[in-house]
Amino acid sequence: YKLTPQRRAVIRTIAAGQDHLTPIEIYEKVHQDHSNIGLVTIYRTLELLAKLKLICELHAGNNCPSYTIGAEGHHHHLTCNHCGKVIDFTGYDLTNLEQRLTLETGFKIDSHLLEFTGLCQVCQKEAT
Amino acid sequence: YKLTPQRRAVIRTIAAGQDHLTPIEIYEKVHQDHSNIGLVTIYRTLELLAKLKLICELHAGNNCPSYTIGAEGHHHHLTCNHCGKVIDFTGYDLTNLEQRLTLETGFKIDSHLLEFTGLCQVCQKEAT
DNA sequence: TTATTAATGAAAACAATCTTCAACTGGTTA
DNA sequence: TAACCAGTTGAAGATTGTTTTCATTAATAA
Repeated sequence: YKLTPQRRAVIRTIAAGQDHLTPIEIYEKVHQDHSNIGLVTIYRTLELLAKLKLICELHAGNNCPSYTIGAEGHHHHLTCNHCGKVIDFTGYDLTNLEQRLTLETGFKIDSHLLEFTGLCQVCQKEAT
Repeated sequence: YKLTPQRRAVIRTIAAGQDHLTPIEIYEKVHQDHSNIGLVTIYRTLELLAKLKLICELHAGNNCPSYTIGAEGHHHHLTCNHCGKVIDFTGYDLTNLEQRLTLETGFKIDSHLLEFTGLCQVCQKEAT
């Protein structure tokens, strides 16, 4: 794969903030600097980057799907409902549960989705 | 809230199978018996039923969002990528993790999403 | 009966995503 | 150098998914 200016811009935009962005939001941000980028390129690039695990797809909360920069290794996410801040966390292992489910159901499990949502400290204070 | 024929039909349709259905799929099924139901009613009903926890929204896998009938109490889901079958499971408690995250991040956590996907037994056999 | 409210369906508006295709890019080869 | 080629892009339009608007209907209460 080539690291084209467009792809670089998409990665930079997603990596720039600590939050998660919808495809449209990404398009709008990238468009500020690359005024001739097409929305199609955004979708294609997101698909590619997600496949390469450079970015992560988020499903919980309102803006589904949205994307955040991918941390190294396997991890899960905690996002703020209000400002959209995303925190990665690791050290939580689901293989025991996965084994239990495999035994109980006979499923061949190939992936899972674990996300938390809530209010971050800053937004909690603002709410008062 | 009133239990109108339309709402009853939507619930029945979702409850009838063991799988999960997208709004469009639900519309098509309900439409067979209630040929004059509007797609709008489907969306409104799904929103209402989800709020009342009578149905559950699924996010993992391809068809996002899709809906399945809501089991009693708090539970999570395991779905088959191939036939769409959904299995509810309980007895997995995330409050420890939730407390850890609250301490570490200061978030006030209000919900989570935990889903597994894979291949059910039947679809595994078919694949061979 | 009348007044009131909730729910519905149709159409249109809106938004998100995908397909198609011609043009362009950078690198390779003759 | 020129011709070539796979990968990438942007524009337009098609398709799909979701929401809004509004007039009509059904149910309920006074």
